[in-house]
Amino acid sequence: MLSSAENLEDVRPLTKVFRALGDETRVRIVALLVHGELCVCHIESALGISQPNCSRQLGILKSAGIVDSRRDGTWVYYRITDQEHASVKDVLDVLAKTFGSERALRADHTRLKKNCGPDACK
Amino acid sequence: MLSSAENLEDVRPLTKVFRALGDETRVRIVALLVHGELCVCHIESALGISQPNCSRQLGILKSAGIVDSRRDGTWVYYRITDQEHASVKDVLDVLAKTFGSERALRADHTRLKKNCGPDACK
DNA sequence: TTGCGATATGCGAATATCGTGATATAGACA
DNA sequence: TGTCTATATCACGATATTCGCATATCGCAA
Repeated sequence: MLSSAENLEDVRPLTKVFRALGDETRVRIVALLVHGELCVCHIESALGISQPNCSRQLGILKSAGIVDSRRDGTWVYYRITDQEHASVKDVLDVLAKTFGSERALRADHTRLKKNCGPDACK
Repeated sequence: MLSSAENLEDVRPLTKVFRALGDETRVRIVALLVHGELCVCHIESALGISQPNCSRQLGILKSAGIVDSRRDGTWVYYRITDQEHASVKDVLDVLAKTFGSERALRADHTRLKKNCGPDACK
């Protein structure tokens, strides 16, 4: 684009996050992760999406720096990353505030609860 | 998508805004508008983009509900819209906070000041 | 080693988005 | 009316996203 490098420095971190969040599925994933880490199979069944699709959306969120993952045996758990960039942190805080109550996205939460008892994935 | 209508209601307003902000040019426009309304020709020259492109990006921001416009004679002035949706308002507040200082995006501001004296467009 | 379950990735088709050049519209003014 | 300026939109090619299916990888256990 035509913007100077100086401008890009200011704008890119936010743009990158906004682009990653510009998708309903990915916002729903983040909304679930606001309540704590989850493994892929749970996200997949809570959202009712295919495994490859779920994995791909998580990959996009991860390469945008929004989530991070840890492996525990066969399972991979995703969580929201602690942000160093102030504005990006503020944006994710908005999501935490918005989706902190389970009244939001109740259908996803219901499926999550139904499919994942305590110590599922163990 | 597979998400229920209930979920869409929660997620769509934010997704729509994120998608519109997932572009460097559009974030730069919003960053300028944080300081007050501007007419198209000023945005165009501050960002160094073509007129059709500028108009198009403004149209996208407008249809996402992020900006609004008023016509004054031949000129059209854009400003950031007051948000009724709480989460969307919070996201735009982050942008206002981030770009409220002109130290950010200095190159754009410099071009804006150079090209637009007081009462330009009059 | 083999086999299995969980997750990731490669590929392809449909769709969406981007920016440019040409053109259309709207308002001011003669 | 006609012309000029500012803005919007159309048409197009180029590029990027999206999602499904198939396949690859990783870790565990036998």
